[in-house]
Amino acid sequence: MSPATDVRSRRREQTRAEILAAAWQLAERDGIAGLSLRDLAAEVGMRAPSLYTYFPSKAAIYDAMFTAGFLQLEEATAGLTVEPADAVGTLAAHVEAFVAFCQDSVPRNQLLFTRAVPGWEPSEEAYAASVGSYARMARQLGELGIHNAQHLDLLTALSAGLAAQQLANDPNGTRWRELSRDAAEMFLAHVRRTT
Amino acid sequence: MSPATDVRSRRREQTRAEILAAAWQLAERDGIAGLSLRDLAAEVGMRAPSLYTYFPSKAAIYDAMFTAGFLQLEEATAGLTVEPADAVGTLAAHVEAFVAFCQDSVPRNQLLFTRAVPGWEPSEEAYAASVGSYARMARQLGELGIHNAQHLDLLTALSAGLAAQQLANDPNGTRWRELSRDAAEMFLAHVRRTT
DNA sequence: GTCTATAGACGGATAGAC
DNA sequence: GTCTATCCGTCTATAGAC
Repeated sequence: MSPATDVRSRRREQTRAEILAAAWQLAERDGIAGLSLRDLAAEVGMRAPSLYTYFPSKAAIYDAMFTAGFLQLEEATAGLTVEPADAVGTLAAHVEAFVAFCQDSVPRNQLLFTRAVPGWEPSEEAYAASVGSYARMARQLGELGIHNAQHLDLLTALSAGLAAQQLANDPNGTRWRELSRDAAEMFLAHVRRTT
Repeated sequence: MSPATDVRSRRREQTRAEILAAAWQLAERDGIAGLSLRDLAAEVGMRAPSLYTYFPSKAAIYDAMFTAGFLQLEEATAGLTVEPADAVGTLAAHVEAFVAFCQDSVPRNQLLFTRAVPGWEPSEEAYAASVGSYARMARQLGELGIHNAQHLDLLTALSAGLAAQQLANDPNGTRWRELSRDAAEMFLAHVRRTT
């Protein structure tokens, strides 16, 4: 690859990132399903057809946002440690981080965890990002001694439910998020009782 | 009111019900946000403008569906008894009924519990139906000795989460729904421990 | 009460000039 | 790589004839 090509692809990647950033911003305003290519192009100082230089379709833009969203979830929980000696504290911190992550961006939450975009679903490659995210969570719970599949399912339901209620009924508050520690205690007591 | 007027308003009500039934059917196919007045009219053998004889706007149709949806939730749980002597069984049955209700119709679930329709939210009158539904649930939990607001919030999160996971990851199965009894036991043990 | 016709807007995507 | 112009489709809603 010649240096010129290298520079060109770097610029291209930068513009793609700029478009995606603008897409998140517009999705915040209009909802993830309300994103339009005309508005998106205007936001980055282009006309709609020029976007097709960077993405082959609107679906490809959603795909890129989907993948980026799960990367952000990785980052949001990467700093948290797993301490088997303090299972409740560890779990509470992870649940609260998850609820906070969902609350942090309504459209991202819609894109990653609901089927809010009519006629679109993640491509296989994009979907792989979400599978990897789940596998990592399962591994961390394994370090806390939780291996039962039903227990895992119960915990995902609990986390998803706290986030859903927080977003639906108190989007800017902490009413459900602050129940994270209670939820962790409740869940771990159940695990101890039924293992 | 003359007999003729009576007959006329009866027919009108019947046609309205027919339109709503067709609306649910189409929403099942195209998603709640994908409902279009053209298709809806065609489904009942009309053209789109004729619908305006029965509903003043598309939003009014969503409103009527929203209210009907909460009535259906009432009906789905009306047959269930509340037996303080068997709190776990009572709660398990109610949670499972709720998950089954959500699973029974994806678009109804979208309409009632998510903000899946861009630009629409329930009118105040319609919203009152959902408030009444929550109040009834709180009263029934009171009969089981559960009064703490945080406990109520934890239970709504748990129920909503089971339903969300069931719908998102196993829409035609029972993977999360069958955890209803576990969830009830887990929750009630927590209530006993923290009251 | 139902229709045709249409307003008026918005959407994704493509052709072809520059 | 970006543009203008445009295709072709979508939609809700209204006017006015019958």
